[in-house]
Amino acid sequence: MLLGLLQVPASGYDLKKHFDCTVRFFWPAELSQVYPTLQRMERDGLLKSQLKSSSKGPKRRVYSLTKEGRDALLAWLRNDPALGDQRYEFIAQFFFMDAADDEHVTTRYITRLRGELVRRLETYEQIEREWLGGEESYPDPDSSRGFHRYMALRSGLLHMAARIGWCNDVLRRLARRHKGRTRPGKRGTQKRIAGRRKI
Amino acid sequence: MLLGLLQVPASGYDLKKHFDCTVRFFWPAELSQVYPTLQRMERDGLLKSQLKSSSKGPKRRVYSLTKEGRDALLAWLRNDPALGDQRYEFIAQFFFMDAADDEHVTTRYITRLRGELVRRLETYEQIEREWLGGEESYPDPDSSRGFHRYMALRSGLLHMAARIGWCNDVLRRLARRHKGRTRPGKRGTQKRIAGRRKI
DNA sequence: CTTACCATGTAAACCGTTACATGATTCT
DNA sequence: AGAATCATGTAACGGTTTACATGGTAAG
Repeated sequence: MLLGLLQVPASGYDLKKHFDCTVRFFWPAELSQVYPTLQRMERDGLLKSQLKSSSKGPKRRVYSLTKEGRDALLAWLRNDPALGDQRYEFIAQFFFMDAADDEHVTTRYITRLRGELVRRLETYEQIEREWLGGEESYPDPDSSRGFHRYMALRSGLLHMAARIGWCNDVLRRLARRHKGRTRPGKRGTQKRIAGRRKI
Repeated sequence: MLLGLLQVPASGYDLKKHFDCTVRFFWPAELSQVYPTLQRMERDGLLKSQLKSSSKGPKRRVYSLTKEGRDALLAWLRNDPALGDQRYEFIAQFFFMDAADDEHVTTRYITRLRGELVRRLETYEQIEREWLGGEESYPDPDSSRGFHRYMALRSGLLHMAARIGWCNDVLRRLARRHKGRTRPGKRGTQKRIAGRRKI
């Protein structure tokens, strides 16, 4: 991430700010990780730094890419997509939730989850509105840079929308299950074949 | 994860196998992590263990939940959904890909990404077919246990479908951009207002 | 006899978080 | 005078991966 952001020279502090308005949506990082990583990358020859006195506050150590750093970035970009091993704790909680033995726990869980996902979706939609509204500070979606960044935003939007759709599906099925048990109609009295009902 | 799986007593080796056919889709783990974690949890009073000689191979250390372990599991399930800080390296690669300055890199990247996502989607669809086909070894989706597990699978399915949809959108837009540049028609000659085109 | 599977671990390295530490400048 | 922001870091802890280490049993 740092190599990617350092196409313009910047200090650790700068980089953290850039992180927080762009990259953090798919890769958060703390200052306490940024500084040592910059030091290590300089040691490894991917970066070089210069001390510059700033207009306000103490001196800034401004990093920029070396040839090796730029090569490392390009190599990473040409790698296979790094899908890796994602960990979704919220799915795990849901997966084991039958142990709580209470449908209300599940309903409350999914409702809260959906609330948080909707909040995130709205954040993304707000950014998209500003972007397409032509705000300065966002790169033109017609440029190569703007296209890649804008589509990254779109990926977040579609991801949230899909997760919210799943929440709605879960809630729908929970309601149907509930109805089936409390007011048994045709559905509730269906025969099961070998203890298992086909959907 | 281990607490969730240990609703039935099991050894580390067993747990790893259960991981690999269920939990790993949203939380992978290695044996070298399972064993020390079980030891730590026993030290912390969440688990108790018994040495049992097995029919084949060496003795097995079989773990089961203590009261505290079960309470810890239930507390986790009643927590807020743990959305946490996801890291999506493949989005990061895409985000910075303008640095490669070559649209073919992007096209190839998204094509490969979509291939891998489709492979995963097909895995999930295969599992769903077996499940709904009434295979033994899958819990009844009408039971509480089966419902939670089946919907966890559905979340993976919808997730993959959404990601694939995004890939298709990216490819569509790349093709349109390409056409706009190589055979400029009405689209390609559109005037830009202040260097920025509204979509 | 060799391969695969059963079964349990340890060690080293890296990644990431939280908390701690320091000190200057600018704004209210 | 106090709060926010600029600016740079260290330390301790826990999670995760890769590689290493060991040895028994069963099937081809």
